[in-house]
Amino acid sequence: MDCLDEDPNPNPNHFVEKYIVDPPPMDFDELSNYLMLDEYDFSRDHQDSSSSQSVGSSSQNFAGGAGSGGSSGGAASRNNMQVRRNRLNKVEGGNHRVAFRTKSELEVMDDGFKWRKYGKKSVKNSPNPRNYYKCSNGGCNVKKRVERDRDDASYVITTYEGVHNHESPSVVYYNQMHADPNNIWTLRASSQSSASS
DNA sequence: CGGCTTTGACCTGCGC
DNA sequence: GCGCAGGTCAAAGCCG
Repeated sequence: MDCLDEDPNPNPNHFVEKYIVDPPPMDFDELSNYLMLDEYDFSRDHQDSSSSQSVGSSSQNFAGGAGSGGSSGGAASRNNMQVRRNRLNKVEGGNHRVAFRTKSELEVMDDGFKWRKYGKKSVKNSPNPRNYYKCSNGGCNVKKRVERDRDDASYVITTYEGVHNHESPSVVYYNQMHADPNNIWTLRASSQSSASS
């Protein structure tokens, strides 16, 4: 149940993979700038984005996108930001939130879990719709929002809410990678090929 | 046939 | 109290 309470995405290789595939190579330290772990302060989001909308695709600006793709719209967006924060605090009770921005042509990245789309919504001040997904595993209440960065559509902003109460199928792969490092690329390649379909 | 996506409607919460 | 915007639901359609 709480086997995955550190991170809803126990197989970070998939994300690293995305960074390797699309953008110029970067260190993992730099990659970590894109990770917003646990209780990300959404109030900073609106401050950042409203004061520097044109920052573009910097990692700092990622915060603006992560909180809400359409967050840079001033009073209205601040309003909604507060709404979400309140609702999250009430409903989620402080569940883990993880947001990251990835440069990818694919909106839906294969993070090893199976997601079912349950909603799509156009957001204010953003030309790109936001997609809502739930973990299709029975009993797992993790949700994920996916949207394209309003400043740079080549970036995908993914926000996870909650913690999976089950293991990802990809954990098997991950374990196998450790067990047999010689096969890591083969395994990743096969995983990626199935993900990109 | 089962699972997933799509899409419109509805609900909720906040600012004015 | 009203309007706005985000988030969720549920029915219908599609696909493997």
